[in-house]
Amino acid sequence: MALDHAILVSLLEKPGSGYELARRFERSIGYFWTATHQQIYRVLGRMVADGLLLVREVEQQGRPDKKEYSVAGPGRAALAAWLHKPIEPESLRHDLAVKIRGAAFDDPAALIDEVERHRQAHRDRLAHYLAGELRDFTGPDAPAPQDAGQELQHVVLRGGIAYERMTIAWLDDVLATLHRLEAAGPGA
Amino acid sequence: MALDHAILVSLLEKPGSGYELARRFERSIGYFWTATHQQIYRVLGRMVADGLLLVREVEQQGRPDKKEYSVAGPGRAALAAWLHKPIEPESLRHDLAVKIRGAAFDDPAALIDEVERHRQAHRDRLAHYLAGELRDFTGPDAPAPQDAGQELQHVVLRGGIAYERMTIAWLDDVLATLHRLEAAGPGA
DNA sequence: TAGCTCATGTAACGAGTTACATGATTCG
DNA sequence: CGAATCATGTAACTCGTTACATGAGCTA
Repeated sequence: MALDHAILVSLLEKPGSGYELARRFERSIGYFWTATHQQIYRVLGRMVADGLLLVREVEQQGRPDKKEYSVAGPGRAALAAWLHKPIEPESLRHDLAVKIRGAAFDDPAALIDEVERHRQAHRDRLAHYLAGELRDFTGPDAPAPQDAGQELQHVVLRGGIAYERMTIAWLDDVLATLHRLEAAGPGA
Repeated sequence: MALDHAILVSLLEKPGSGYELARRFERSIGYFWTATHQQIYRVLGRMVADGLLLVREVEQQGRPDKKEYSVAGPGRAALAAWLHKPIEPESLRHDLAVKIRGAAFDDPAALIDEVERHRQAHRDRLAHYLAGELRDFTGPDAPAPQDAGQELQHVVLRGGIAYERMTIAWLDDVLATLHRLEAAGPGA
């Protein structure tokens, strides 16, 4: 049920509409949590009904009207309660690793293209994170005196960067292994 | 629907009962996919009904009888089809990162214990993986002439090891950040 | 006028979690 | 005698994904 909490954090950082939240889940919050707009609208409705969020109709010019959500007192309390409750360290969920092990029962070399595609996707994501870091934290135009929120956002982003770097290095290892198996011949 | 495929891979590596599969999902397969016994029994039932798996009743002495599952022809074909179909690179799902960003709206120092607990859990997991690597791949008793299956299992394990190392280093970074914020005082 | 962005939703289904439930054997 | 291991399941619920659905304005 961490989507609720991710939404609370995002709305505390800045109130916004369901649509805007969906976009944030493709960007900053999306570094560590994903959600589609369908899911978000459903959860927003429930959280308003439960009194965790407030809604405000905002009329706009040249665009459809929107509903702006913000965190109500009980929402803030719910987040605080969750922050003080220990959670279990999660484990990985990695489809590609299943494929790699499965390749032993098929043609390992056939996986090379797929792994290269994934590596490229991770390279792109890394470039995107690094650009964001430069823009928001380490560049010349970044706000110099960092408050706690900034520091915490930055350390989370560094986690995303470390994850992408590690993944790219591992995929290089996977590719080297697949090439070695290919060279050894199908049957060795 | 990767649980189906993880089960196919595991049963191709070695046939076994639902109970045994559940244990493997706490160990080797669990490096990159988790599942509880409830989920496993449900999926096994469906896969047998769909003709992907075969079951055999095995009588045992001193223990309850068990059902041994193995992969049928169509199961192998289903795995091959999945292997040849591209999948999208996944993104992270990391509760702890949500908490870290949320800490800006509570007391960041209160998170220190929690983060240390997580770091210890990842240290334990890393030690466990390294022991497995020594036993099965790099130690003196490991099988010397590695076949494709062995090589692929090893590269996946190396991925798990790299992930744990990266995570531990990142959590150190997080802890340093939290300590810095604590020293700067609650309000800075 | 065709496609993109902004904006909000419903419905159906599949996947994952939590709680409940049973029962034999082995080891201390 | 109690706890752990081996062994199998059901039921209820929540979460996540996919498909469907609408409509205004702006831009090439």
